[in-house]
Amino acid sequence: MSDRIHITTAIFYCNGAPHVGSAYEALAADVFARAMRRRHGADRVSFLSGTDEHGDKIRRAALAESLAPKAYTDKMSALFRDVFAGLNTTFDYWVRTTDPGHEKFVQEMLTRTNQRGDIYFRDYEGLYCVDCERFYTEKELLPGNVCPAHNRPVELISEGNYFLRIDKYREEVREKIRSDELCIRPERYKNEALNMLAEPLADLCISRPKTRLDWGIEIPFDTRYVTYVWYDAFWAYVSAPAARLGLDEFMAGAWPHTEHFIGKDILKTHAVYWPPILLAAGLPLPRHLNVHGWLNFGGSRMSKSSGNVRDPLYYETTFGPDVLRYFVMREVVYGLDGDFSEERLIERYNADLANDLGNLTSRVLAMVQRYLGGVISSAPAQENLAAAEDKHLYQNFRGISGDFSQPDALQTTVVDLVGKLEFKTALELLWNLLDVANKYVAATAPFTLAKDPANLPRVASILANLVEALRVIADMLEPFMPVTSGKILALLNVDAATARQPFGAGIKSGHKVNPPVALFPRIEKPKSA
RNA sequence: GGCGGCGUAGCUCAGUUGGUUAGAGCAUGCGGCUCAUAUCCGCAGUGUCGCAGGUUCGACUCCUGCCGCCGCCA
Repeated sequence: MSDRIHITTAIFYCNGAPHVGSAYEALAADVFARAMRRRHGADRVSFLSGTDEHGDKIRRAALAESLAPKAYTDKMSALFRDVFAGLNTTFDYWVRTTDPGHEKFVQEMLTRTNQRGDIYFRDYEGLYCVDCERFYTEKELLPGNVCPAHNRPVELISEGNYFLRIDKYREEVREKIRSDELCIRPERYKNEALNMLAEPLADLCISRPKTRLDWGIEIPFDTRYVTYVWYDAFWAYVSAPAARLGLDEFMAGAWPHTEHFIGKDILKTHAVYWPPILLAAGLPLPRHLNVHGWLNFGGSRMSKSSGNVRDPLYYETTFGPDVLRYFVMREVVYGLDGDFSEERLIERYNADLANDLGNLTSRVLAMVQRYLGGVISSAPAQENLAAAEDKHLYQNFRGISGDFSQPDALQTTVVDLVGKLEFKTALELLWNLLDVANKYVAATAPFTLAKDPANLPRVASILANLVEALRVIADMLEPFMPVTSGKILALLNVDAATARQPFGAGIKSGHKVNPPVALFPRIEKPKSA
């Protein structure tokens, strides 16, 4: 099944509550997953997320709350899962790195890699930052041997550890990235990754002695050690599907078509370390690293310390479902940093959701009720209808780029844009169609025609066209705004099969629709100016 | 220090291989409609396209230098 596809978010390190930045990644991946289900079929897409629960930072976060590590991560993992569920993400797998199945899988990979010969043991002395959970060279440190990331002194530690050969695979990985066999996008991050691979790399220390850290997965061939948290977490992308399908089948099927969604802060781990980890285990590489930027909050980086983080569900409960989703997909260019603010979100809400999408739905359904008693007594337009307005509407909804030979060209275009991570462009295209529909109302003025009963057939055909237009928009909106899409389709009273039809092939004469409801009530600006 | 990116209307940004009066949305002003969530439609704008040179018949688009902001690597 070569067209199977595996989609992942990063495995979230759950030493703090999820924020809008984590939500952004999950939402982008979810929009992508939903679009890919449309292209390939739901049973050919798997979508995976989960929590990374080992390591010293977790152990200490648990300690701070007087909890055992596992009790702490039980709580945190559930919190992440519930927040993402509240955002209507559609994960097929929710992996926890403390799942017994995952731990067993990581041990299998360690054994396998060790047998293949790319793990070795040596004594190591180095300067270690507990916050980073990594060793530093003196050149990397600030004066006084201070960690540049945490601004605190590092410790000199001497111990034996297991290492994975990384540099051995450097040229191979570099070539795969250069040739786009492992495609990193947007391209600027590909260049950065190639840059990182240009110089010799130190091998990766993959163990921690239990004497220093016991909150981890035990190394099967030396029980005095646990694995380093990164090595453990990467395998979360693989362990659950491998358990369900069998490793060989998963590797032969979906895995080479994996789409990783990651933040730019973990590009290096995914471009430099993850590929050798796979290659050393004799496994193929994923297809894409889809790297996104950061979401800034009112100009400054979102962070717990600056106090500008909010629970993502706050936006869900305050503004309604899909609003946060719409905002981040419409406003942020994937790959670049984006600016998030509640003011901006309200602007978008009023301009795009209330005035355009909500109001068009409302006015069309109101007219159907008032003039037709709720029943569409006509069929929507076809290409060769005489009225210029009808033809224009038809062409816009059916013939993107003037290609009328493909009835679902519009659908394909939207899905393709999502496939290229052009979420914003896809939404702009849909909003352009809302514009076309509003202009159609102005040009045909059914509310004026309706004053004369003799015009009723024409009024009916105009409204049939508009209901059809709404139907097509609602359907294509589904990956971006699943709840709203469902609401509009319910108002239009169309079933799932009808919803997917190209323009002109959906609503039939005699179809009954429901009265309007305000989908997105306008938000009045606060008095303070 | 090395590599790379960015700087376009009040705001957020588009501008494909250089080609006619530089675009969109939001915000602003004026006009129109009234089915609709005071929504919708039309019109009007404003820009030394960071600065200075260069290549060219012609550059926002290519080259050089400078200023400012940023990312990655060291």
